[in-house]
Amino acid sequence: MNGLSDPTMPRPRLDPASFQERLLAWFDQHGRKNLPWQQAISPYRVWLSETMLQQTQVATVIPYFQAFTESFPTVEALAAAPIDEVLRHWAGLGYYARARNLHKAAQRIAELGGFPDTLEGLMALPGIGQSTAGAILSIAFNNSHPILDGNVKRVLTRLNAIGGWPGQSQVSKSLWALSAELTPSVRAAEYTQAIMDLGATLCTRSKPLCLACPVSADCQAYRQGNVSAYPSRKPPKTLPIKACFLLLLYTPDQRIYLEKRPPTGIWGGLWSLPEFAALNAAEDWCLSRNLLIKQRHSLASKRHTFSHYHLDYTPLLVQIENPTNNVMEAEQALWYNSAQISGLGLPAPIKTLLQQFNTDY
DNA sequence: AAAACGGGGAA
DNA sequence: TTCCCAGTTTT
Repeated sequence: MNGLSDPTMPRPRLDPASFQERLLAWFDQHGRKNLPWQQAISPYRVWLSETMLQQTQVATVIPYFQAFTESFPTVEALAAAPIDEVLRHWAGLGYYARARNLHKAAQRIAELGGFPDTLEGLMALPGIGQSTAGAILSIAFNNSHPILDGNVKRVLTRLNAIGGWPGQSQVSKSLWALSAELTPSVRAAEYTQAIMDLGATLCTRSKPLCLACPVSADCQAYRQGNVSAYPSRKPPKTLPIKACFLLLLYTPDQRIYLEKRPPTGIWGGLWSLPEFAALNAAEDWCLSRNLLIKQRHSLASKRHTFSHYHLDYTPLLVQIENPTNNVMEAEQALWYNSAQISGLGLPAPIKTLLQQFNTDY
């Protein structure tokens, strides 16, 4: 036990002034200060770089930023440019709605006669939310405003061992509160750059360099030896539900109609029951084959869960009079003796269904 | 193969 | 309010 991970150790109170001091001292010594958007700092250049960096790594952004600012050196130039020209400069960065927002916002800023210098004014522009607005205000205007981009979320969830997915509103709320608490009123611009830098270069998603971190003494996740647990992952989204009818066609002598599934996709190449999206599609299928239906009823629906969706299937039991071979379709279908189902490659839920059918009928 | 990224807009 | 999405890169 190295003491660092002893959960019974009392938590030292996080002191914002001390945190800021160590972070800024680290930034002074190790921070990145030569990135293109850190030169000739202006609201326009900060806004543009923040927008580009939302989705892309620094190294990728640099040439785009340079080409973009060369063609559109000011927000007025951007506003005056045709949208096609703007999109052409964005090509390859993805999220093209952002280029359109950028252009739209530039036109509004031009109409206003300059950049808004308030949170509300900035957030009223398309494509600028609270975090981007905070970055512009702190970096370009040196006003004290918190930000909460992906890097800062990672730093702060680790710092206070804040569990739960940051996209959750309650978690996001505590992160904003912590970000605000830690943002100093002096050196706001440098602080904002510093905490983003820390997240980008030391407090990385994987293999964080905690031994080089200036604030590891404040870091609850580090003390717990649990840094990689933060931030919590986005919960897997609820799976979509697909529904179908499975036709269990059987003869008086207990033979069952099976079809070979196409080689790719779900249950590729396995033998299974004919599958229909709708009841009348199943009926049509029987009618078109001139099957004489002796009796029919459906069983209760069941659910089978795949990695990416739920399949709710309703078995349709249809007994036919004539065990003909006119439903045979080359090598793709067969009548199978229901007492010997184990010899074929059957999907698990189909196998279960057939076993149940065997027992009950 | 899956997660991450910040904001907009649909539900 | 909450949920879902966009495109590309990284893991």
